[in-house]
Amino acid sequence: MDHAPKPDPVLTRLREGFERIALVLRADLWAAAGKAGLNPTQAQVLALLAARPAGLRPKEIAAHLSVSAPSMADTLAALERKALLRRTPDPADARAVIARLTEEGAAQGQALAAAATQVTAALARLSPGEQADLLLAQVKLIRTLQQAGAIPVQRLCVTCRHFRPNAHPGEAAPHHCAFVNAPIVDRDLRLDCGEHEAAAPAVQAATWTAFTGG
Amino acid sequence: MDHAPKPDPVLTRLREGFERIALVLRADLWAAAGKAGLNPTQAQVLALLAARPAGLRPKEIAAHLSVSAPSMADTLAALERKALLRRTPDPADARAVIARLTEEGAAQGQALAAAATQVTAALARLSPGEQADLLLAQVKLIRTLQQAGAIPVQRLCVTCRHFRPNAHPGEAAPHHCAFVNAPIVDRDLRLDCGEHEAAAPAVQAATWTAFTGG
DNA sequence: CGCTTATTAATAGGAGTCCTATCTATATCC
DNA sequence: GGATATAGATAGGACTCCTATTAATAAGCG
Repeated sequence: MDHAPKPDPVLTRLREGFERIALVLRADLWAAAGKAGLNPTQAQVLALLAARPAGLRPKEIAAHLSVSAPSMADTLAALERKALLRRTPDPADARAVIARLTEEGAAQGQALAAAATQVTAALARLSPGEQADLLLAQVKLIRTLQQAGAIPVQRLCVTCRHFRPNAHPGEAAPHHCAFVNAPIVDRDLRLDCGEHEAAAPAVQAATWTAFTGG
Repeated sequence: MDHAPKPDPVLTRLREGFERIALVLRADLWAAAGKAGLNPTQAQVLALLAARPAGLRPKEIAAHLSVSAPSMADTLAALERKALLRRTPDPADARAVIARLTEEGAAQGQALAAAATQVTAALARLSPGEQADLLLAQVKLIRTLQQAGAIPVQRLCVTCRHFRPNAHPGEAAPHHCAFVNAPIVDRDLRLDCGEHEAAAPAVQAATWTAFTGG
């Protein structure tokens, strides 16, 4: 009847933990969106596009948020009615459009992305060391998910051509970002950096080895 | 215009990481639910109740899943139509009902709760030590969220009267569960134990001190 | 160049979640 | 006994979200 292989119970418990936290994120999202007169999906689009001033194609937005393209078309139309977003033709491809936030939409999106929530309050109770370890675990998970094709390509430090892992071995801030030309600590690692430029695959592999092996 | 205090950027990044992973969980849920002919909310109810043979009240289920009671009534009605769930009057309170899974519903719920997903696959790539640290961080976060009232009371080892933190100091499995009368490791900590019995508040506080201080 | 195939986005139609507001029945407290 | 609170269900409506289809453009190939 059931032929799917069951994973190690520890993995199931860890997924369970993520699910619990995801439910709080969802409640937080409803609260924050409701305060702004939006619904959750609209708020997610605003928060996503607030970090992408150049805009994104509808299909890409749908992929980032794990919904179908028609569903996203619904949401984009709603945001356009509220004058928070504009869809313009893509000059590089006459089939495509580019969705960008208006000034008002960008302001709301930034507020939503940076707002304090129940989850950030709980995270604040962890020690700095625990926070750094948690961020590191997230980077590893997200990179794995990205490699598996479960999520679109993310703008992680560890896949960026400006990132120099363990450039300052033994020091408190061992890594280095060549773009801002400054050393960085684990807790500074970005999950969605605006200045990200993907490194070549071979470079990414080497970066990862230096990062994790250090 | 915006008076809400902004949290430390690290906390925002950590929340961002949880959000990314939550999107994958959502995609996993759609996939698993679709395979079973259900939709995501129905699947979540099945997975929740599969661990609660005694059943739960509709209001409690709604609280666990962060939706309103009327929404849950919709979903419970749908599951009842599919003969996966039964609602019976609560003998202890004539206003209340108890929702329990049928045999078929319990089988599907257990399969959903234990199934391998993209997230469990990614988690499997972490080292055992990283997995244990991550589980520990989740326990701390969930306990904090529970104390803040953001989520209903969870059946965590660290709030159970059978749990003896650091009963075997210095050993590989330092903790002990008096119910099964066996030592346990960090990675064995439960987030939703069927045998959980809440300890008195003062005992919980002492347990937590011994657990984290050890 | 002209034809086929792929890709991007929007639309149509429908199922179902999810909300607020309201209603009934029962419990609890004074 | 009567006021208040609580559990659940219902009504009505907005909106997400899906699959399937259509329109327009791009890209590959003889």
